[in-house]
Parts: sequence; structure tokens; C-alpha cells
Amino acid sequence: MAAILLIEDDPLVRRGLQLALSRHGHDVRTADTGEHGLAEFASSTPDIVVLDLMLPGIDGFEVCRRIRNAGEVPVIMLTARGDDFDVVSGLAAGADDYVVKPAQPTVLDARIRAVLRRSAGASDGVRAHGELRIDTTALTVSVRGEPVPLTATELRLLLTLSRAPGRVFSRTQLLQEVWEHDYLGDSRLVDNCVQRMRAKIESDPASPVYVQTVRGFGYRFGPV
Amino acid sequence: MAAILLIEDDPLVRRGLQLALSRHGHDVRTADTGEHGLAEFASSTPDIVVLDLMLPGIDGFEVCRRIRNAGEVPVIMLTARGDDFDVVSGLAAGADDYVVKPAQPTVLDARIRAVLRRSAGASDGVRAHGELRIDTTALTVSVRGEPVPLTATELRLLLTLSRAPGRVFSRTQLLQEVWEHDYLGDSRLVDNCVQRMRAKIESDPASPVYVQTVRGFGYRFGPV
DNA sequence: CCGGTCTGTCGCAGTCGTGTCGCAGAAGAC
DNA sequence: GTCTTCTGCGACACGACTGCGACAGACCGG
Repeated sequence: MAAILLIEDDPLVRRGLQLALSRHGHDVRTADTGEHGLAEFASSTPDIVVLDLMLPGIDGFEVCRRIRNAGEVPVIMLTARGDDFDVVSGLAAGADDYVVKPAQPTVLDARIRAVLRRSAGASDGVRAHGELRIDTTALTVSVRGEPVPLTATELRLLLTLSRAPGRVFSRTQLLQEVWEHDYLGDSRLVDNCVQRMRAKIESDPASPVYVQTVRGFGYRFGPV
Repeated sequence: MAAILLIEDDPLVRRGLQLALSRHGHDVRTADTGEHGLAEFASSTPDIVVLDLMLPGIDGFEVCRRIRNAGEVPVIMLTARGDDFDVVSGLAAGADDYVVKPAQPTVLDARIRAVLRRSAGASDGVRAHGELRIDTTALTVSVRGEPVPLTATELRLLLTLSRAPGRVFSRTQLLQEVWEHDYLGDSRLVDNCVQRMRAKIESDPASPVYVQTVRGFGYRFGPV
């Protein structure tokens, strides 16, 4: 499973690709303009960005440039039928690959996996932290080689936290990202889920290594 | 966590965004006019300013211009629905980004993080002063590489002080910014917290380097 | 329709942090 | 030099926060 950000203004194409890529096992978020795309990019820290060139407002090149400036996240461009200019400019702007529209979902999925594999396998594949291995493709977690059966919610929580190791997430942020509903008043839901997950992945839940409590703020993944 | 100054005249919008951004983990102060905004800007030295264009008195453009003249603090503008004139003029006046009203809190939060990341990571990252390192994302503090376990209040205090090195904060200001409740009469609370923090981060608490006492006024971070 | 698993809520208990108090010492004022 | 004011600092008790077990409803597969 990879966290994909799809930036595409045409609602039909957007919904279609989102559905298709979701079926291929990805976690897909979408945006309809360059501005919204950059905003979503900043907040959701995806593994890869699929980017349409023709966008209202900031165009695809500019979006691509800004994303590449922000870090190592790879970009795949969607271009109108094989326009040479588009391709050259796209790659110049920092795109890792391009797919000609109309994009076949299976082709796009293959490209995505290829690009992710090429980019040091940071995301599509295995995240290893100490003795904890998180396979984001097979959606499996193992500690010291022993597979650990996590539930869906626990897994989403772990994936969210481990996507930004070291960063502190507040309970409210986690509720929004993992549970996806705005909460009225805070609850102990997050604590509970963390505790259940710890019981499975931590060798000593009393002094956790992977998911740490930051008293008064929230939780954080990984050693510092 | 970022210190945000929100300048917006509509009380409803102001309160709503303040609440929402607070939930996203930010420290939000507000102002209802351009004048008050500039005053608050001078006194609270925020990391970023979110600025409504339509303001009574000094308008948003002018406020933006003055803020940009004052330093490196980035500005995000709130504009009425996509008026081209607003956007162009806003960016010309020095805004780093703009969000169309009505602003979705999550979108605004994402923009804020994006702008902060773009602006050399001054806020969403690491502040280094001498041998003291403050990671505002992981919420960790270390001295000479040694991690220092600060409590939530101590950390908020240090974050507040270090946001404006050299500036003297009165006890009342600190109570408002760190403790967030208006105090009846002054107390020794701040002194106490400072003392506890010094014991952890100063190699010689008797002659502090990072948090200095300004007798009769308050405290100051860093060597002048 | 039934059984099992997962999820969200509740309550309790332990722990850690926080705020208050009092005293002593230092810095200025006169 | 003396007196006042302000700050450093240790002690302590209350309270907030979190861990954790128990339970009931939801959801899913058979």
C-alpha cells in the first residue's frame, strides 16, 4: 500500500482513478487544483504524487517544482496524448515518470510501483525501524521476524504515525487522519488503540520503544 | 506547533478559525483590525500571519506590506472568493500564499505547514542556539547532543521564549501565552517553571545562559 | 440467524506534573 | 550600611493525564 496524492481537475477522471488505485491497494487522497494539491501534500505527506499537467490556477509544472523542492517525494505526471513539449518540460521540472492520458489504471499502478521501487524503496515496500518491520504493500507487521496480527484501525494508526517518524501527532490530528471524523470533545479512543497496538508490537509495553507518549501533546513514532 | 497571528474582523470567522487551528496544534492569537493586528504582531512575534483582506481601518494589503517590511515572517491571505484582483495584488504585496474564503480549517492548516516548510523551516523544524537544540516538530530538546526531558509546560515556555531571542517577556505575557489563562494578580508560577527548566537545560543554573532574568521586568531567551 | 471479532465507552488506579507556600539570599534604593 | 523588594529554590499536596482492564454494541462472515 502506498499513500498517493492524485491532483486532477476533471472530477470524472479523478474519481475514476481514485477508485481504481484504491482497488489496487493504495491509499488515495485527491485534490482538484494545484493550490489544494500543495496543501494536501503538506498535510498528508504522501509517498508519491500523481499530477495532471493542465490545472486551473498554478499549473502542473509549478506544482511539480514545488513538490520536488520540498523533499524526496516522487512525482508521476499525467500528460495529454504524447506531446513532446509536455514530456520534456515535465521531466525538466523534476517528474520521475509520465503517463499519457487517458491513463489505464493498471498501467498507472505499474508505473507507480516501479517509481516507488526505484526511489530506494522508501515507501512502497518495507519500513524498518529497529526490530519492527512494516510492509506497506502486504500490509503486514512483524517484530523480530514474528508476524504480528494487527487490526485495521491499529494498522492505519501505525501507518500514519510511521509515515513521519519523530513527529508528534496530537490526538485530534490522529482522530482526523486515522478515524476520519471530526470529534466533538476529546475521547480516550486514541489512547485505547495505542495501548492495544503496543500490547502487540512492543516487547515491553510499559516502556514502549516504537510508539511513545508525549505527555500533554500526543504520540510519536520511533526513537526521537 | 506554530505561533499564528490571525487578523480577521468577523468575530464568528475569527473564533471558528482560532478554535480549529488550535485543535491542529497551533498557538493562535487574534486581532480584529489592522491596527490591532500590527500591534499584536510587534508584541507576540508569530511564526506566520493569516490575514483577512477586508479589514476596517488599515486594509489587508497595507498590513501585509508592513509585516513584510518588518522581517521574514510569512503571510497567508484570506480572500473573498477567487477575485483575480485580490490574488494578484495580494501576492504583489508580499503574501506567500492565499486561501479563498470560506476557508476550510484543514486546508488552511495544510497551507500554513506548507508555507512554514518552504520558508527555510524556520519554525517547523529545529532551532539551534549555542549547544541547545529545539526540535519544534518532534518536540524534543537536547543540550550538547544529550536529550533533555522537558515537561509540557516547560516546553511551551521554552518554545515561546525562543521564538523571539533577545526579547524580554513579562510574567503576565508568559502567563497569557504559555498558560493561556488571564491571571488574577501575579504569582510565582513563572519563576518556578523557569527555575525547573533551568535545572534541566543550563549547565550552571546559578548563571544561566539560555534563559536570563531581567530583574523587574521578566525573562529573556538567549545571549542578548 | 448465529457466533466471533473488532471497536468504542466507561471506570478505576497509579503516576507524573503543576501550582502554592515559605524561606533565604541577592540586588537595588535611599 | 540598612532596608525593601525581587528572585531562587526546596517541599508538598492536589489534580490532570495516561495506562489498562472490562463490557456492550457494531460489524462481518458463515
